[in-house]
Amino acid sequence: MASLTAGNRRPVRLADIAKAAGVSHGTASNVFSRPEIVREEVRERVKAAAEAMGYGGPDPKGRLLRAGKVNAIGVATAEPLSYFFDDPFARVMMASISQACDATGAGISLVSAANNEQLAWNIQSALVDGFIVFCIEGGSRLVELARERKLPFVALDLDSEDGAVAAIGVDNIAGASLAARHLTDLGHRRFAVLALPFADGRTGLVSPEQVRSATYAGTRDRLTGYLQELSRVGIDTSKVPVYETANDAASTKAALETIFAAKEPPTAILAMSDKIALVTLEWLSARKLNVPNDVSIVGFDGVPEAAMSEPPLTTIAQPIAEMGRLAVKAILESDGKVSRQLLPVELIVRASSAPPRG
Amino acid sequence: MASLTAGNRRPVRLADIAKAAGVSHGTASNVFSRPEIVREEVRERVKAAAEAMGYGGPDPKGRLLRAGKVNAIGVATAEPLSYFFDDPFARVMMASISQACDATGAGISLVSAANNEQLAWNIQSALVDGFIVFCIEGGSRLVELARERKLPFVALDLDSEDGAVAAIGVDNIAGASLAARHLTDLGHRRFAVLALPFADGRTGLVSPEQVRSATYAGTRDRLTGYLQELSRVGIDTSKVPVYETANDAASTKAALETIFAAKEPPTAILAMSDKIALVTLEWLSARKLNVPNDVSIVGFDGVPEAAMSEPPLTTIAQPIAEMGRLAVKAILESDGKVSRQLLPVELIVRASSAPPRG
DNA sequence: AGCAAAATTTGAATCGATCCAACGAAAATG
DNA sequence: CATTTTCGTTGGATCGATTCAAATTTTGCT
Repeated sequence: MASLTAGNRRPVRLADIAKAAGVSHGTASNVFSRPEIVREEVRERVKAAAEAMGYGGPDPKGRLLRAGKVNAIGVATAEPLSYFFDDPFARVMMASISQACDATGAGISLVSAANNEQLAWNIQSALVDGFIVFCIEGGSRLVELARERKLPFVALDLDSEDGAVAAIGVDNIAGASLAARHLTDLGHRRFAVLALPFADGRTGLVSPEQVRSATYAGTRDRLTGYLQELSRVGIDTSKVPVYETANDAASTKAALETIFAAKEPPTAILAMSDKIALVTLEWLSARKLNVPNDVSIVGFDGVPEAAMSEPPLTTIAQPIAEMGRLAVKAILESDGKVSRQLLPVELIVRASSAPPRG
Repeated sequence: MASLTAGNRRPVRLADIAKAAGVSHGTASNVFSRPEIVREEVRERVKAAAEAMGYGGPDPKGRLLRAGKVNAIGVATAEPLSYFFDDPFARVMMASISQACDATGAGISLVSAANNEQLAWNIQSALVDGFIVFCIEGGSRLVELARERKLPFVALDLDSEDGAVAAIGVDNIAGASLAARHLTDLGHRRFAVLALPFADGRTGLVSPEQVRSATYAGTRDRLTGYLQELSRVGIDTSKVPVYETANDAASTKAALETIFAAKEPPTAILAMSDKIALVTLEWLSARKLNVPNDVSIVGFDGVPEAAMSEPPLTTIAQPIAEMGRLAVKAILESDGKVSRQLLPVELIVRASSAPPRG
């Protein structure tokens, strides 16, 4: 391992090769950053010195301080890092964010952490020009941390009503209404709701009080949209089971066990995410319940997987690609203003919904 | 927009609040990095000043230079950034990389670029402690750039035989043999190979010369493995069509059109990636050709999607999770040594392979 | 050769923090 | 009361580069 040219471990600095080549560090710097302004003979000499000493090029750490811009945007979530690659919604969103970044040459830093303490540190020390915050669980804390950095940032799919944070989201109430309306129009009257979390670390049937004190406004809004439509057609919404899941397979299955243990199980299920809906599809199929004949389901999100399930899922599609693009734009062209954008959603009717039996 | 406290745009620095609070910058720094060593009264005063001046906490750009470590690893590819979220293989690999990073608290920076020039710049200026390089197309150039940074780096699934670069890969020859052996054991004798790229930007039937001069050793090795086994059972391998694809739907379909236009189409297809194999499954199904009765297929990679296709895909599974873990470990615990690890693969028999008709 | 203009090179200042040796003050000890 | 400890604070040095005004060398022209 011992190199012949360098005695110790200390990495080679620009100043070292400047000295070796007998030029000032200013010139040495120019050789790398604006080679055209230095005389060829000198340029070659410096490059040769760099080569000989094993110099890896100007260290971006040094450059960064002077330049000020990192040229990367941070994408933050309170979930584990693998969320970005595992979750279908996140994946589509990230794909569109990364396309927008590619187009402008910006890089992406993934910021996340298992525990809260680490998260704070990670956000505080992330080398980025701005943050896009995925507001899932722990969203409010995340938003607060990001805001403390005083960098441009935008919350995606925001669960906070705080008008002071920039956010890009969809009209949850309208979307949920649309989903419910689709099912009531088909004639359904017995419903169950598979909800996203209302608050952290809890699952199970939720009471109206719990809904009222929900941490996550997005979840509450979707529920509001659902129930609004259901009561419009005369359904007693206090009788509609609302089961809070953690947006994962385990809690969704637990929810389904409970819901289908009832004497009069629902003929229609409103799922607040496609992920929940897809797990439900699987569970029902294992139970030999036919979708859409025995049970209809409408999801929420519009992830690609929803189009390829068996049967294909009726869902409320968010303009995910558009949201990603807008988020990147908001960071890169940040003018210090906070703006909140509410995008429209779209009902996509596929084969998971049909009129109820009989 | 105009703030009452700050006249101009210039961001607040630690030195500013130190002055405002009437302490030295050293003390001000301590308030944030080691608050326990500064007297409470002073600490509060400094914090108050920070709050009042809208200070966002110590700028990591400054800290970084002193600290030296970024605490993030870069993952680089020559594909567009969205590759990380779109490609099934990359996704699984990234999920395992991110789990390993999470465990150690390291962040992830995604490095990539549309064009070659930008790529060089992005790699040179990436703020990372090391690189994991995805060697797909343009792998060798990428490896060279990464190596120039003189940072720890490891190539994944390396397509280079250069013993001087650290790499983690699988035994391509053995894996390919395994795939071919499975099909010959079932009795197949008419084969076609759907290959990954041998060189950049080319698709189509390949000649033996083109194989010999392949840029990508990984592709060549897989082919070697296939043909080795085929000739073992007496097949004239010069007659086996080898079609080079770009590992995408378009070129794969073009390949299939060509291959199935032959008088005696193959009864078995060896696909060098699950992605290719899955596209093939779709194409065959659209052509009303039954898998595995009309045609058998064996993929390569072992992505999750392969287990859920119709029919489920027989494939050669790489230990993707293990590879990701090892790669992260190699970066974080880099000792300057270059090591090359060849991991074993495993044949997973599912429903896409069966004995040929008749 | 003589002089102005153009091309290069220099070296100090800067980016925003952290670290640490040295110092002063207050508290503890003999 | 003198002396040691302990505690908190200070300010200079440092991390590794870029930038720019000023100094210097070259080149161009007569």
